Amino acid sequence: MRVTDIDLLRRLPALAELPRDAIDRLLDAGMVQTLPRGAILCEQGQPAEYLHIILRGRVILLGQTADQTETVVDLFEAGDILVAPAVMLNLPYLMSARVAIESRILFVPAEAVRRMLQRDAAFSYAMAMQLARYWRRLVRQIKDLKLRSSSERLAGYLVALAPGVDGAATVELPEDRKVVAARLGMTPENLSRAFASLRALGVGGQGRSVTIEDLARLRGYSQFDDEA
Amino acid sequence: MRVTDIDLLRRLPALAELPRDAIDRLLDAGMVQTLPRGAILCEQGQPAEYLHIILRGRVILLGQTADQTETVVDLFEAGDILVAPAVMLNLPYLMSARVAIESRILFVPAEAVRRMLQRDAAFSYAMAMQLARYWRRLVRQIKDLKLRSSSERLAGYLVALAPGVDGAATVELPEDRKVVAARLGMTPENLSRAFASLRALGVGGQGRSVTIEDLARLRGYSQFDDEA
DNA sequence: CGGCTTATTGACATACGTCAACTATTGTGG
DNA sequence: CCACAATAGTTGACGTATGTCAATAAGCCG
Repeated sequence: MRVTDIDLLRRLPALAELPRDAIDRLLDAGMVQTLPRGAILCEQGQPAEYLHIILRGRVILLGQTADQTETVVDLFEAGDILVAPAVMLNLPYLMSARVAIESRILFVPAEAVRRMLQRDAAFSYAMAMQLARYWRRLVRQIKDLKLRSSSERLAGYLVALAPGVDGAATVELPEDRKVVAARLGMTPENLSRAFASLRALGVGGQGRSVTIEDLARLRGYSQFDDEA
Repeated sequence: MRVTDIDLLRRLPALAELPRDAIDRLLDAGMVQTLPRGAILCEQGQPAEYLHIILRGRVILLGQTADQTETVVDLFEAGDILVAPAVMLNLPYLMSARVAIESRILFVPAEAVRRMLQRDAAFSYAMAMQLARYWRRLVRQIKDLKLRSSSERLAGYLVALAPGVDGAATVELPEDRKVVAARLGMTPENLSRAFASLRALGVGGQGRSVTIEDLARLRGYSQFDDEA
């Protein structure tokens, strides 16, 4: 446990509302580790042992079928809280989590999380708010999958990555195209074709760097209606 | 506000942990209405005004695109809490909600909900737990959409509706096939074909009533791995 | 430089959507 | 209670988006 970890934790938006002593208790109960790319934080189907909070880095949330096909449900970054529901409900993990780039992770034992939730009002409030934000992310993804084509999903994803509202922009994909394709619910081949079809709308670039000529135009194509 | 409403509210699993006075405050702050099939509780894109709690009945959560295509994100029943995240975060609704069968609904003004969340530890705890359950529902649906075929999704849906674990069963679809199809992310025509393909696995019936010869067999086909 | 993974492209297969016709089912008013 | 309309569901023919497989090209790293 290092002083910088406390600072990292305090600066996370998800925990910004938490009073200092709640943060201290979290850190006391848990342990912080720096893990390399590829490390597995938890595995789908296993009983929930730890809550994970990302202090720095990025983690991929994976869903798998019985025959080992896997998909990316979401990409989580610094400030995100992983697999809280499994821990809270004391149920098996619904997803696996794999470290994408070297990351600093706080592990909090499940029992301690459940205790804090019951006893610490600020903690359960912060958790409820954070779960509310995640709910919206998941609902958006479901609407995406059911209502939009794969190129529209890509367009929407790029728009969401870009900082501004209109004009030109350059965005960096957080992961390689295989992972992005899975996150968007398509194959890498199809992602390539989606990129190709967006060229007509002024989307270019190569590798992880993507250039967008006109964000407003792309947003229009993507059916982006309800961002908030 | 009737005595029976208080009873209804107390018996909801989502609020079972709430102490009596928190329930009283919820009812004091809100109003209860019985609404007919077709009533709209909230509309996607509108600012969040009320939290809705279903005391009795069923509500369909709909997502829409700009061109009015719509899909069913989920079906909520007695005990479910609607659109809490929009209310909590004071953001526009991501979905619309339409009453499916005559329902008794508690409306709680958004401001009152946010106040209670901050002041009442039991309420924020109950809300966090309920959001944790919803998170898992949504994650399951995303995994379904990304990893399984439409017939597999139907098989899994039927298995989840059935009470037992193996043997024969008869289940009632909660809504007509158009709605079920949208919930499962397919067209009604394709749902028909999915039912037809499941006939080989012992799935029969007509209308809303579906008969299953062997739940274990259907579960095997559906790739049902991680239910909990 | 050579061997790896990753990305693209093409040819092809297939699941699913679309459209249209037909059939069942439900509801309603006489 | 029937007749009829309206709605819901099924089936077939067909189109299309997306997945699959294979070959090639392009980065990346030792």
